[in-house]
Amino acid sequence: MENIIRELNESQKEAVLYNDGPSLVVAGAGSGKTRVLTCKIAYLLKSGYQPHTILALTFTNKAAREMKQRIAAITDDYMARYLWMGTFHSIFYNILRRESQHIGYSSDFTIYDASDSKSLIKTIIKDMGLDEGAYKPGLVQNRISNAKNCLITSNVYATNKNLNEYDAKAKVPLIRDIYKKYQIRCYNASVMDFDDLLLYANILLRDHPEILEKYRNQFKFILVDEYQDTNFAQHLIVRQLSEKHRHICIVGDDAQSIYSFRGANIDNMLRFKDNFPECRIFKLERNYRSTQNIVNAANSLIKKNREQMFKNVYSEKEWGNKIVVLAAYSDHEEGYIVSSQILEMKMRQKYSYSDFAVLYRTNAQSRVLEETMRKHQIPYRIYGSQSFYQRKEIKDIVAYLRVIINPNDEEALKRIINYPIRGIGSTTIDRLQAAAVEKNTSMWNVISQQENTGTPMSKGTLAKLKAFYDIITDFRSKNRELSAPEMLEYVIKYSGLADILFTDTTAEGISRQENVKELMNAMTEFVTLRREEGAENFSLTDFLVEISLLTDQDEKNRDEKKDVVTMMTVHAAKGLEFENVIIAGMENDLFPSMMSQGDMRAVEEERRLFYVAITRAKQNCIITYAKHRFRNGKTVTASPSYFLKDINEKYIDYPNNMELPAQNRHIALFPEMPKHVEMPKSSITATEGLSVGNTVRHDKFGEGKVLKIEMESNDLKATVEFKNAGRRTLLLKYAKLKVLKNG
DNA sequence: GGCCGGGGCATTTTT
DNA sequence: TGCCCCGGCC
Repeated sequence: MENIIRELNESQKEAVLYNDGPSLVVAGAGSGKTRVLTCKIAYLLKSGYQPHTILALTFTNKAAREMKQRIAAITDDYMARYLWMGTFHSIFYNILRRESQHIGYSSDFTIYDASDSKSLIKTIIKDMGLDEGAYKPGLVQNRISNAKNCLITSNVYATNKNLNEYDAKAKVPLIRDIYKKYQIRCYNASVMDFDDLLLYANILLRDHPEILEKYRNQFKFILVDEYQDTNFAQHLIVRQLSEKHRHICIVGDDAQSIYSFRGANIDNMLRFKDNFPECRIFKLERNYRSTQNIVNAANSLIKKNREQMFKNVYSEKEWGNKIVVLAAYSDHEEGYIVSSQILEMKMRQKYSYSDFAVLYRTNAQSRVLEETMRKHQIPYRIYGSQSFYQRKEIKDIVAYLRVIINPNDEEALKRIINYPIRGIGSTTIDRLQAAAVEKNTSMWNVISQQENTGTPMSKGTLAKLKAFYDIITDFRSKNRELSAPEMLEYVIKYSGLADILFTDTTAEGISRQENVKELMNAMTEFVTLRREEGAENFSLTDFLVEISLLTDQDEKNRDEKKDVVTMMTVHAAKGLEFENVIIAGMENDLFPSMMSQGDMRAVEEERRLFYVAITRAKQNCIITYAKHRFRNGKTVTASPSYFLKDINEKYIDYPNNMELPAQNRHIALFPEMPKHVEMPKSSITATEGLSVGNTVRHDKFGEGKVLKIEMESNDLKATVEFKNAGRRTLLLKYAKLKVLKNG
C-alpha cells in the first residue's frame, strides 16, 4: 500500500489521503482518476473501513468490476468483493428489490429498456385514440424521462402549471395523461424503466426516514465517479445519503460533461460546494495519456467555452505530432481516407489494428465508414448501435426469462405469447390487454383467470391461451429446481425457439445461432465469475439484472482480445483511450449537431464532446470531413466544422485543403438565440438554478436569502429570509423565485 | 394470421 | 437511403 501511495504524484496523493470530510476531485482527462479512486478505496479499507460501509458509484459496471479487482490486489484481501460498487442503476435496483415492499412493488420486478418503454407509450397513445403525428412516441418518451430525472412524478406533472402550459403550446396537452397511464401500466406489470429506478429510490428515501437512516448509517463513505454527468435524481440521492456523516468524495471533469440530454446537470458538480461548503477541492492536472500537442490543442479548444472550472491540464510526454485535418470530397471518400490512414500508419509504425479508434458524432455515419473498412479488409468492431442484447434472437430468449421471473411483465409477455406461433393473434392480444387495463391488472392475471373473467373468447382461443399458460407455469416451477444455465437451455428447448433457430441454415440463421451460443457463454461466464467472487446463490434473476442494466461499455469485454479497429460514437468512447484516434465527419450541422444551433449551452456541450474525442488519443489524432455527404436520402453539401477554428493553429495541420473553416458562423449570426424553448423548470427542477445561500426576488415579498431547500410530499420548498417580509417557507412549484445572486 | 410491397418519414448522443 | 407501418392479398 505504502509503495502504491508513493508512486502517486503530489495532487493525487493529497486527494487519496484526505478523508476527513467532503472533497471534490477535479480530474482532467487522462489524469489517472481511476488510479486515484482505486487507491483511495484501498486506503480506506486499510484505515479500518469495513467494505460494506463504502459505496462507490461508477459510470459502468465494467469499471466497478475492474476496480474491485485492483483493490483486491492492492489490499491483498478478499474483502473487496463486499464493497458496494456499481452504477447508480444497478446499486439502486438492488436496494429497491430489497426494500420493494415499502414502495408497493414486488421484489421480482423487471426492467423495461428504452424500446419496451417506447412500445408501451405507443400502445397508450393508440389506446387513447390520439393523433400519432402530433404525439410522437419518442418525444413523449423524452418528456417523461426528463420529468423523472427532475423527480417530477406523474401527479406533480399533471398539476404543474408551467408544464401543462408548455405542452398545450406544443400541441401535446395530454402528455400528462399518457405519463399517468404509463406509470399505472408499469406498476401493474411490475416493471420499472431506467428512470424509475432513480425516481423510486428517491421516493423510498423521502417517504421512509427510517430507511434513509439505515443506509446513511451503513454507508460511512461514499464516492461518486463522473459526477459531471449525474442528473438531479442521482445528485439528490447522493446528497441525502451523505449529508449526515459528510464523508463523500466526488470525482469528475466539468470539461467532459456530455450527457445533458439525459438530464445530466453540470451544476451538480459546479455547485457541490453549496451543499458541502467545507469541501476541499483537489485538482488532477497532469495528463499521463496524451502527447503535449494533443493536450494543448484540447486545452485551446475548451477555453472557448464560457462555463467551466479553472484548471491547467498539462502533459510531460513528448511533444508529438500535430493534429491532422483531412478533407474529402464525399462521405465515401472520407471512408477511403480513414481506411488508408489506418493501413498506412499501421505499416509505417508497426501499430496493430486495435491501436485505432474511429469516432463519429452519430451512429448513422458508421455505415459508410464500415463499407470502406470492409473493402480494405480492415477488421473492425462497432460498439453501441446494435448492441448484443438488442438483437432479436437474444431479446426473444431474454423475454422468456423475464416472464419466468415476472409474468406480469407485459412487454416481455407480448413478445413471446405468440412466438413461436401458437395461434394467439393480435385480436386476442388486444382483448387481453384491454381487459387488463380495464381491471387494472396485468395481462398475465387476465390469462390465468380466463375462465371467470367473462371476456368473450372462442373455445379454441381459450385452449391456446391455456397451453401458453401451462408452458410458462412449467418454466416457472422448473426455475425453482434448475440452475440458471440449465434453465436457459431448458427455455430455449421447450419454448420451441430451438426449432426455429436450429433449422435455419441461411447465413443469418447461422449468425443467430452463434449469438444464442454467445448468450449461453455469457451466462456461464456470469456464473463462474459470481462463484469466483464467492457468491453462493445466484439465480436467473441475478443474471437478468446484470444484462438489463449493462452499459454499452460493458459489452466491450466481448472480442476484447481480437486485433480490430474500434468504431463508435464519441459518447461511447468516454473513459477510453487509444494510441490513434480518427474523428470523422467534422462538419457544421453534424459536429456540432444541427440540433445545437443557436443554443449556447448546447453548443458548449458539443464542444466538450469534441474535447472528449480529441483527448482519447495518446499519440495521434486525425480529423476528417467531407464536402458532400449523403444524409436523409439526399446528398447535401457540407462545410468544415467551425470547431476546428477553436483549436489554436499551432497544434493543427491542414495538409490537403486550402479552404479553412469559416469563422464561428452560427454563433456570429444568432448570438444565443434559443432554437427550442427549454423545458420549463418545474417545482423540483427549480433547485437546478436555486441553492442555499442564493439571493432571490419574490414578486410579493421582495428580496431575500435562501436558507434551506427541502422536499415535502413530492414538492420542493424553500425557506427564505426576506429583507422586508421576514422568514417564509414557499413551495417552489408556485413561488416564482428569481435568482439574483449566487450565494 | 402471415407475408409482401409500397409509401412515407427520419436523423443526436444513451443509462 | 433504409426502416417502419399499414394495407392488401393469400
